Amino acid sequence: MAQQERAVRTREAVVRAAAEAFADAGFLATSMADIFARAGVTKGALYFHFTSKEELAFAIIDAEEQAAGELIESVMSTDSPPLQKLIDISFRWAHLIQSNPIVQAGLRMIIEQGTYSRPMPLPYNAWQELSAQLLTQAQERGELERSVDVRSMAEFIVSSFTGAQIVSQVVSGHKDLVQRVERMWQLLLKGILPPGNPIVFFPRFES
Amino acid sequence: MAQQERAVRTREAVVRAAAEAFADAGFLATSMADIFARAGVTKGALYFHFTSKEELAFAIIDAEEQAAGELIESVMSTDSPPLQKLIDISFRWAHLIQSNPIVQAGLRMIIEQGTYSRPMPLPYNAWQELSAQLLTQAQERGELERSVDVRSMAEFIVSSFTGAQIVSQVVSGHKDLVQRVERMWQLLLKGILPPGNPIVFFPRFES
DNA sequence: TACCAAACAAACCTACCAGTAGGATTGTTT
DNA sequence: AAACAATCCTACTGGTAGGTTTGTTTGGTA
Repeated sequence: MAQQERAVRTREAVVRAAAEAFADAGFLATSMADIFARAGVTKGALYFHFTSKEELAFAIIDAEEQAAGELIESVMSTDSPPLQKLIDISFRWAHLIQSNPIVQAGLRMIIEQGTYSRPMPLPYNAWQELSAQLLTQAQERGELERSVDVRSMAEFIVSSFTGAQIVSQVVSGHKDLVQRVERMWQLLLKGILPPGNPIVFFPRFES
Repeated sequence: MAQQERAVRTREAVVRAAAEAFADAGFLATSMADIFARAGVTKGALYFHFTSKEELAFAIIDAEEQAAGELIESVMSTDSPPLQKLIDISFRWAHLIQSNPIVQAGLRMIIEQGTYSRPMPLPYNAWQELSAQLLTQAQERGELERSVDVRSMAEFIVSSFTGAQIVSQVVSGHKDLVQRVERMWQLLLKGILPPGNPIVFFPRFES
């Protein structure tokens, strides 16, 4: 087990370079030469760590999922009310999308179907389940209108967020994503908070 | 000079085949060989009509925009109330997305940045303007709550629809798109219709 | 010192792919 | 039917990409 630290560094440099390239241009428009040049690593070193371009793609997806998992765990371990948790998660996720090329690349690759030999794991169900769970808790605590159908609402939240992310990516490279998420919640909450709304905060993030 | 029928048929077969392929696999993952094989046409015939793969892509985008324009014009020339027009447009557009490979391909290519040498024209602004216009009319007629900010709402509608389209594409190949749009409106309208809501219909389409 | 994971380097292979060239065919016009 | 333009066909070209191979070098570890 010699020399692990250096190996970890190069591995991460490769993943990061690949993520940046994939986020910019997509998987297919990126060549391996682009990647190892950007990483400042030789072809041999790259192929020592990843035996194919696709393996690199899936490694990025893994890293993205792990980042999402950590974010969720971090918010879920607070004692905020459920609706506030959901909102916090969405804002922190938006912020991560803005700042983290691995997350950006992951999101882009997920919607590039017909490109990979194995199917990409789709995150929408997991997000929807999480949302539904938090909405149910909110409803039980009277912090969400009774009439709201939790499953429909969860689906809508996930798809609205996805829409904000896609449109923001295409028109501004994710620059206005947090703003879009903020407006999303303003309009979404109008219809679903009970009379005498509990106060909900929209967190702010500095990069 | 006379343009021959055969040529028109060939051209359309090529555009259709390309659209189907691009919709399935994306622009880069599709080879010209895929396209002319699918179209039942030889390479030479294809290159007689389109001098490059990219030209084919832009021809598809043009066709998509034209389809959208016709749809809009058709709904706008009715005498439905403005909010109903907006809803009708969204449902008919959803239906077209489900059934028309040219529209599917167009939507997919729009989000494939860094892939084409010229930038693709982005439709989001136009959709947003149209929505804002109809929402303003609705508000003037008292068919939309005063407190609603029309521009934010228009932005949100466009991005929610886009989200529904993307998620539906990825998880079901657009099969459940109309359902998603229906649920989108149910939840969206909750917060913005004035007390004593005017009735709004969700149209149905058979394929 | 011997060893071994990790990295470098460069040549090489194979497959594929967008695009071209020039000839053949078809339809229209005179 | 001759002439001509529009359309189509087949074979070929140049280039690139992913991945392999072979051999060498580095530097921490036992």
